[in-house]
Amino acid sequence: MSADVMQKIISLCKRRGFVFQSSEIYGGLKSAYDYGPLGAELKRNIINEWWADMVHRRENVVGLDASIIMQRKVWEASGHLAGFSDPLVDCLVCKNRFRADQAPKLAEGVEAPLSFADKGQAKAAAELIEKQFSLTLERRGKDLHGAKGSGRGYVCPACGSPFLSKERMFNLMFRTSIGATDPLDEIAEAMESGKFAGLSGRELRQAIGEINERSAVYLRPETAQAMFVQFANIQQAMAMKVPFGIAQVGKSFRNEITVEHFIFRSCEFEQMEMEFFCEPETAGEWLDFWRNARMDWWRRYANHPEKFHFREHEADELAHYADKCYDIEYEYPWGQGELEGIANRTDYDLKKHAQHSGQKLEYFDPVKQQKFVPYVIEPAAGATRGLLVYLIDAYCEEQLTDANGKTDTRVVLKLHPRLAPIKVAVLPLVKKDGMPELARKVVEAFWQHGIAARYDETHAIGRRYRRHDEIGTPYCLTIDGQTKDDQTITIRDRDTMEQRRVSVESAVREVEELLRNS
RNA sequence: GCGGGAUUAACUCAGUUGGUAGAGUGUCAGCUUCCCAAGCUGAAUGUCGCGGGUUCGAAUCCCGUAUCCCGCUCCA
Repeated sequence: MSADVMQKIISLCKRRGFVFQSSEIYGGLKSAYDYGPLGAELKRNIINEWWADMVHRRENVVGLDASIIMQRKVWEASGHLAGFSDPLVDCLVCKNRFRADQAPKLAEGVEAPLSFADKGQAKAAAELIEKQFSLTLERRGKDLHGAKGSGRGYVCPACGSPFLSKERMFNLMFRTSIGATDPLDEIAEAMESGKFAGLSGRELRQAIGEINERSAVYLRPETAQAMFVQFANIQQAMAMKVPFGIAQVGKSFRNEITVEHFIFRSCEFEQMEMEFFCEPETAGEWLDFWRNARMDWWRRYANHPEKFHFREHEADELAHYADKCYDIEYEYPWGQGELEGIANRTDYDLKKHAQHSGQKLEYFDPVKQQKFVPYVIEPAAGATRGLLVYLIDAYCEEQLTDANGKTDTRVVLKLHPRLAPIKVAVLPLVKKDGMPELARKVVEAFWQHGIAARYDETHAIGRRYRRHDEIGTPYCLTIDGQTKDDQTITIRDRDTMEQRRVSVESAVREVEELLRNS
């Protein structure tokens, strides 16, 4: 697939009402997107299919719809508050950004190991250092000598330079404040009364931070925590027996350093997550079970199931809570990337929350007569990423040749029928001879059955077919001259463009059948 | 966050050395049309991303800024 397919999909998304840039008339907002009429349907269909598969079809999984704003202690316990505020530093020479606590150590005054990929870069770096820091370094091939480690105690992990920006905190969680009073008022009062007088910059920041933190709340960076926090309530209310799962769909928020690839990585996104609580000894089996179940699910709706892959996390990339993790990755136009992660979170989260809350988060096995803290297997999928994946998977340009030998390109979204925003287009072949009236009756029957259907009488029939191909409508029903004689209409398949006649009376049933069996 | 590119109608894009904006597609109305886009007639739609500056005059030159794309970087 060519790289400009993304451009075409982005364009189609806007033109046909799948995805718009947020706040577009005001110049947009970085990484925020609105799902238009068709996008809203597509996203909802994906989520509904997920929910049906994860919750409705399983005896041992139940749902939850939790608050996005949670007590800050939740994030202290989960480790997000600490982990989301690591000091980051930019290298002023090679522009690399890195975490200060993970950088190579170098004592003050010790020779800095400046080294670059090639001589050219070394030369450019030497010139930059001379210009900006008035320091002439000795250049030997791709290495530079003469720079000394600073009081910082570490150097750039990429080029070894000690020329670094200030450490800056990047809070990856969105912070806001709860309560009718603005913490800024309290800060202003404190400053006015001279309470902050004589504080250093660092102390001042801390003092202000303390006031701010009193009313601070955070938007969840993952939906998972609520399922751990409500573990005991749900287990008791529903009398669940381990193993069992809690599923949730909802928005999460992260101040991503870099947003990229349209809706792929954005600050506000939607997740479909399930926490599956099991006996520790069985965690390995359940991890295998769920990663296979999830892969099957993704492939079920795909035209190109071979583009979905497993990738096991290396030990050094595992999250702090995870023991083992498989990503389901997809071959996006820009390369392979994450779509879902299936992790063994062990008993990390329940134990942390038990510890921080002082509550017992255990399970009592009535048969074995013993208490234990369950292990958790977590399949965490991106719903909005899923939407993007299925759009890319479905996007197709076909070369057609008509009766006169003229070639023509057909753009078609081969969305799985149950994912398609509109299931049926009802079209009078021409706008006369009572066809529109008949067509209206047909489309209303679909609406009464709750099937998303559109009536369209504009332009030539071929154009209407193409328009619906482009938004992925799987079935077009056409009322023609024969309809009023024998009460039959044609049903056209989006992918094959083949038509067959069905009776008007059975049209809804036919489509319902097709949707069920697709 | 860095580097590069871009931003002109709903979409894709023209726009000359600076002189008050065009095309195709799409949309809408009507005609025509009995089955796979681009038949006929007509119509609507532009703060040229936004804000400054230079100039008699800026879509065009300069500065800033926002957003998008690509690459790096980053990414629990």
